Amino acid sequence: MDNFQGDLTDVVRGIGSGHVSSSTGPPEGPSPSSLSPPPISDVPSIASCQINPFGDPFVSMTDPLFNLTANKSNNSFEVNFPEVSEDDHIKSQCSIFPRIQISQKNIIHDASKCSSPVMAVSPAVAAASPWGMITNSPRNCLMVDNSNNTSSSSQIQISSSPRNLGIKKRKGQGKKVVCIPAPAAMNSRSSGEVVPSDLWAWRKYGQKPIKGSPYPRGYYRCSSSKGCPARKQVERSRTDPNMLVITYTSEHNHPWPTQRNALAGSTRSSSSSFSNPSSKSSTAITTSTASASSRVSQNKDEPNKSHLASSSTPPSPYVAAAVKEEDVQERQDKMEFDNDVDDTYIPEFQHQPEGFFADLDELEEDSLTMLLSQGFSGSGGNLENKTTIPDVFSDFFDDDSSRSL
DNA sequence: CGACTTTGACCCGCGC
DNA sequence: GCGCGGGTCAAAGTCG
Repeated sequence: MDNFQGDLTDVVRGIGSGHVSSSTGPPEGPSPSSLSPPPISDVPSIASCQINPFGDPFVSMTDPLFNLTANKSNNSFEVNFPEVSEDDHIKSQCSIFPRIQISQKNIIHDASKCSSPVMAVSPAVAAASPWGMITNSPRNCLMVDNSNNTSSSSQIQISSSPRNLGIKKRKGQGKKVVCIPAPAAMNSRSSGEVVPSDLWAWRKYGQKPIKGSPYPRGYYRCSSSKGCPARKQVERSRTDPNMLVITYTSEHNHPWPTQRNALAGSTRSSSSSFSNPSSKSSTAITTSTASASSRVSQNKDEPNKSHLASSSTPPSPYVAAAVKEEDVQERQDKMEFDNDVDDTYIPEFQHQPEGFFADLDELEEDSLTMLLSQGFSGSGGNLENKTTIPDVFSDFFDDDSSRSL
């Protein structure tokens, strides 16, 4: 059990909730242009969208004809999104939460069921993070919206602290549920240690055993910025311990923590975690994250590389994320499903080893752009030859232990 | 010294 | 109205 806790911690560090332009909505705060994904002029649907409230700018990017199938043999994937209605497509775009509601019905309804090597994703998520589609793990999966309730997509309550804000908690609270492979499963580091990371610093503030689940749930809040309401809950899937279910609640109300001071304290356990996998569970990730993000600026000619810091494009070298969005109040009273949430998808990031960002720099300028503009254009082609991402990941998996700070 | 994790206690929403 | 269970708080301890 303790082992799992450690894993959860690691994962939390590794799974970025992404970037938030503004908790109050896209029109405010940093200009959309500064926060939106890298310019992809060839992909109007992408370019026209913005960042998802839970941090992933790509979530807003949609492509209606998108279906993604992992191709493990060559680390590639196929894209092909059938049967997405115009309505869905429209709803998927731009508005903060609505876009998450794109429906690819009933592919996976429960995060706990994530176990399929085939990743069927919603258009939004598919477009959301091309990196996220790449995986070496058969357990990676993405969940799709199992709701056909397109009219209930637009509102999610963001309440970081129900107790303080007086907002009803639990039901009606906006959430995104991400299903990812457990660290051990998704990364075969020699040490067994997994070092997922993201640009956010998460601080654990609680852990509770969950009834019906042998695994505890960890509670994390964003420590990148004081007062940031962003929260995460991390737990193992009860049906598949190799899968982790991360629930995001609320948005970040601050830009990416691209500076070290924004990640104060994040360096704490990185070294020990790297060197001693069995050490006390802690945040091995944050340091790498901080370093990575800092390094990006440092290594590049342009500090705060626009596509990273400004575009708020979360590097997602490795993803298998399934996201659910809960909007209980807006939903039908009861779904046929046992959980009353909308399954949607947001890419998450589990590995951001050093150098990844550097890789991203390149990717985003060429391969990634191609990926987005070509692979996501709806042709449903095989992307294996359209991107260098697989190579990038191969580097991660093969050499992530070489990372150092 | 500051930030983090751990963990028991408390608060409160929800179901019966 | 009551009890259960989930979510958060906050003190204590740890670590760099």
